[in-house]
Amino acid sequence: MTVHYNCAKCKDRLCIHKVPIFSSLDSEDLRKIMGLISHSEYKKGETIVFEQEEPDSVIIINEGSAKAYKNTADGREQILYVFSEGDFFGEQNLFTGQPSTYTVEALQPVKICKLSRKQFQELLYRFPDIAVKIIVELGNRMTRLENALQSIGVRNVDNRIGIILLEFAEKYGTKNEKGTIIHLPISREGMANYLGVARETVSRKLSQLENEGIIQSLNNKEILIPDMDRIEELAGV
Amino acid sequence: MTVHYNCAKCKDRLCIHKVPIFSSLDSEDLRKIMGLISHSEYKKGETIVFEQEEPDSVIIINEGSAKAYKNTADGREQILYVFSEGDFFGEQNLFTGQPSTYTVEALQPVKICKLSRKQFQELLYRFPDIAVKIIVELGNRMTRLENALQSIGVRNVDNRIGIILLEFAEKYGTKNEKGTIIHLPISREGMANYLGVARETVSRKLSQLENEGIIQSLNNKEILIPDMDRIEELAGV
DNA sequence: CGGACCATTGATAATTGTCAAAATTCGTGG
DNA sequence: CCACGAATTTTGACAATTATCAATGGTCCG
Repeated sequence: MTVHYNCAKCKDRLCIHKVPIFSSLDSEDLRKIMGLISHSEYKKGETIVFEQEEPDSVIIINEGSAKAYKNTADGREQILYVFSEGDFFGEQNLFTGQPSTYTVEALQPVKICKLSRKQFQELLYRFPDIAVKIIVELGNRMTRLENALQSIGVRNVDNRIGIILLEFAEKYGTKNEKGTIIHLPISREGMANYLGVARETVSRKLSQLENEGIIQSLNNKEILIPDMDRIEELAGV
Repeated sequence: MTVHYNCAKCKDRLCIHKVPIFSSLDSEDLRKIMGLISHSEYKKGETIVFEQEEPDSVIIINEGSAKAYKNTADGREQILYVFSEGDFFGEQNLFTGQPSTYTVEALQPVKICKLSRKQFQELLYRFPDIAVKIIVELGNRMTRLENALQSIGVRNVDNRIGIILLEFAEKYGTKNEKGTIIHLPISREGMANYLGVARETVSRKLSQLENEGIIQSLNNKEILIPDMDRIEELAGV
């Protein structure tokens, strides 16, 4: 992990510009906040926050993506979130003082911005709008969790595969004339841990979908979806 | 559903006293807020909020309990929360303006307190502490959801049964000399929908646990647990 | 006491997990 | 740019678990 203070590179790509919770502030205020922020970089596979650790700052992802997971009783890891550019975490611990409930690990080289507890709390007092923004963002994240819980509770694994493909298509998809290409942020094993099924089951289901012409595997990290409607059908929407 | 305004009964059992988000207010302020609140009652099985409906108020459970669930693609219901005395919901929709993401249905006769959108927002401006309290409470609920996601992702159903028993023991358990008695808020089918398994599987697993002497079924709604340690072992803690 | 509802049990089918081996992909260094 | 080895993914065979269907047994109320 590498730490930069007032990293010059970030001056033109203000990380806080990307964060919805700061969106109500004007450029002047943003510039002031910028001075408070410290930057770090992590290599792929490095851990940003450990479960049970007490983080003392809010962390905003500026570049790259990271997975948040918990270890289950049977020794696997259950992925809770895949954070990418603009997502933040650690805010909960600042209020409750409780240790992190999950581990966050870089899936790619990751650049983050850090705001300390004290600075963050000052911001909340100075800009009350931010608190409301946070409530909204937490609400959104809860909705996502509720959906995940719903889909993982669906016994039909085919549906779940469809749901995860829809989610990733929206977050990591690009469209071209042949359809939508999903740039998967996680491996097959990661998908399995996200879905709560075995690695091999994911392989089999994806192969099956490929045979049916619903998807086309370009390489391990890219999937082409010619017709998104068929995925929605699969997901049971 | 029956509506009371300024219901006399509640005067001595102020529902808002039970709600953590109002805990920073003094009696004087609470009394003022009381005037803003309307009360309703629901019979068992009645729906308090429908999925897709746009609720215009925060609802606080004053007595009884309720389940929040979504209908899954394969026609089952996935229970997300079991709300009981002091829990609140509907706050998210007030900020985002989005329809409810789940249905809430009374599991028993339920008494609720209602605070309209406008009144709630006024409160937030007047008592900024409440916003922080809400962030904390949402954080707690997220942690619960994350745990649920983790446990439902555990492939081992025995573990999951253990986890749900621990959760209910904490929330709905009473202790006596023989051990802990859990007063189940939901039926076997409810437990199945909470766990994402078939009704019959819950029955079988519970029977198995009874044969092993780990639990003792007193009646359909009460389970005696002589030794909680064995449940924790089951849950894989 | 009777009926409606809920829970249990049994038998069987379907699904998924596990283990082992083969195939593919990826990254690195020549 | 290619080749090699490591890592990941896919596939196959089989075992284990759970869902489903059907029937029986209980329990709670009026």
